Amino acid sequence: MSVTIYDIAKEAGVSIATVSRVFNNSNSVSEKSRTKILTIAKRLGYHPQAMAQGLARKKSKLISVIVPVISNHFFMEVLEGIQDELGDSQYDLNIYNIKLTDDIYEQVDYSIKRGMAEGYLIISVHLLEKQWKSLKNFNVPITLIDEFSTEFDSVSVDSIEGAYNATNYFITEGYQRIAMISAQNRSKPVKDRINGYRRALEDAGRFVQEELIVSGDDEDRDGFTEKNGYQAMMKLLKMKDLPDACFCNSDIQAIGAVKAMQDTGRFIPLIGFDDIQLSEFFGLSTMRQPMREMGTMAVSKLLKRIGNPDAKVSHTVFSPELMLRSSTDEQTNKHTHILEKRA
Amino acid sequence: MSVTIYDIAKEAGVSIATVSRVFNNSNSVSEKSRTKILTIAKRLGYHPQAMAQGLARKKSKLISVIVPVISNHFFMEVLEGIQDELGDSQYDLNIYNIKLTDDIYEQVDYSIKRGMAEGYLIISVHLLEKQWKSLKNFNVPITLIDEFSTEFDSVSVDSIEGAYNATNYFITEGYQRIAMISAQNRSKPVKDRINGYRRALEDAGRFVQEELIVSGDDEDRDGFTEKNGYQAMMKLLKMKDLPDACFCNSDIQAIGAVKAMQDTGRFIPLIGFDDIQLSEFFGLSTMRQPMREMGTMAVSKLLKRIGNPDAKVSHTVFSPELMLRSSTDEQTNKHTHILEKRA
DNA sequence: CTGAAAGCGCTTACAG
DNA sequence: CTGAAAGCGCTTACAG
Repeated sequence: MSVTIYDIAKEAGVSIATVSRVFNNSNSVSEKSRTKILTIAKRLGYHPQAMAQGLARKKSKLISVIVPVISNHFFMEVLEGIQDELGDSQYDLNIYNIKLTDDIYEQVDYSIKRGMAEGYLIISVHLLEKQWKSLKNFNVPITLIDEFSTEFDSVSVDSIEGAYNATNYFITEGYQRIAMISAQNRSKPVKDRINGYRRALEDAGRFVQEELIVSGDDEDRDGFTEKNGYQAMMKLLKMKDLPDACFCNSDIQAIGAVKAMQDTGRFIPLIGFDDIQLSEFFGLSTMRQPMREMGTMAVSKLLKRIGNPDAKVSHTVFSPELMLRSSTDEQTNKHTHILEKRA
Repeated sequence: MSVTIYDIAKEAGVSIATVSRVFNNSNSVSEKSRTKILTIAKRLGYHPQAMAQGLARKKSKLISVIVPVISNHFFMEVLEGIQDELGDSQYDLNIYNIKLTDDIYEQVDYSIKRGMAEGYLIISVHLLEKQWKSLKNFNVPITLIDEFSTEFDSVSVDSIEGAYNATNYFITEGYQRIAMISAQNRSKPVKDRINGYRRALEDAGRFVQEELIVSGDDEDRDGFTEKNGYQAMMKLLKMKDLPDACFCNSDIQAIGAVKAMQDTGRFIPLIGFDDIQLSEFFGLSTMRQPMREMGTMAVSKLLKRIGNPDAKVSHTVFSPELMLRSSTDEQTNKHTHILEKRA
């Protein structure tokens, strides 16, 4: 069927070893043989077969990404960083999409077994520490993104700190009834962000008013949807005692929340979380996660680990940065549309 | 290092052939051997190595996706469909991200050579027909998404028709100065959409006013950005003779265009193209591309082709569907915010 | 600089 | 139901 190293060798009158050497850039090949082989290879349209190479070398030159939700901004931007960093390397990229509904551990386990990758990037998958420990038995390089375990290299953002700082910003600015739009509680980042929100209030000597922590009813994607944010903000805006500021669990929800404010004509200052590409464009204040950088850094950690499996485990925790834009602008909120720039 | 079929065979006191048969669900294995092997395999944590299987079977059980821009809504939603459809099959998914800046053909060619996939899904890559023809020589199943060639199965949307119908809607509604926000001309969908816009006007016996076809200056992603749409709409809104309606090349640009209208306080009815998830939420009227379905259908075509390489080439061209929402709502546009629902 | 040969871990007729 | 053996297409010491 397809041409192999044997065909080239026969045509060139050399052994397959020599042909192989040419394609492995081994320098111990005479210029004469090299050009002859290359010419024939080109004519016959030869290219090495990755699977055979992989088997012989015991290396697949493959990196696998395991992720629960493909169609979301966080993943997209992280993926962009991953691709960027992988660009120059010889590694190909595999994607496994696991379902949040089924048994997550089983799926991760399966993906790793199934995969022939030299390393795995696991994004936004939250397992128990003992589950991570047992994954350790596969003895394969793994880097965690948006998750932490003592067992593996990781790149994440401090959600608690981010939520704390967002809330604290409002406190410092003198806001009194600071609400929070949360999401599905089972999600770890959601838990952390609620946590940070609470602590900020407590540290300021305030009571946490549970009724000010609301989520929409949409449970899709753990509640990280525009719809959920819309619903949540609607609940807040219906309160007799209106909140005067709001920290929102994610930008995508914040976009929904903004729409709710538009639809009702009542605006309160809002800070989101993520800094997806749309946020800057829309003037949404937010706690920035450096998603692209998280992707590139995760790849570089993984590549290092592949090169040196016994290196010390390394964790990078980014501090989310408060990006102040028009959605926290008093003037804007009082007098005009939240999405407009200040005149 | 890792456990192989030999380890299992030795432990179980059988040949490797029998072990292999167990994992291939061959029924010609005694229940006794089967359970024994399975037990040992489980204890040793054995799992077949995909590369070795691939080499022996001459099948990789891999599908590759080749795409220029990962971080965009169209790709995300198509990818979701692809994953969905691939979910039940035994195929894994590989992603190759090619750069729009370099020589595209070379990159596609390289990706296919490099890849060990059994089939390729090529998304939004636009080549000359003769280039597609030469790719045919690889003799590997390929399905095109958002592109057409007589050589390969394809799934696309009729951009010309979509643009025609959007423009025609405005004509029918009595609008006089219908503008179009385009993008980089080198992009095939952009060309097609301009084409459709033109034809609709011509068929209605109108002159095409070239100055009403504008693009923003942002050239990133061929101009498919919020920023580009914003800039383009700004140009339109600065005209002494304001357009009274606008067809926009893509939803992501339309979102930018809407913001431009908000910032200036001048609103004109707008129809986008794509129907990304944000559009419904924002009430943006648009020509809908069924992106998810395009993904699932492309996979099913590819799988069919893998099963039957000589089947007749099949093309599916979806007609974009006009989704009327508030951005084309006269009332909305005249009196209130374009992004708000009609009361 | 080059070749013969073993090996990577599996599958699959073939023969029994 | 099972095993011996050839083969998938390459890499890589080893010896020269």
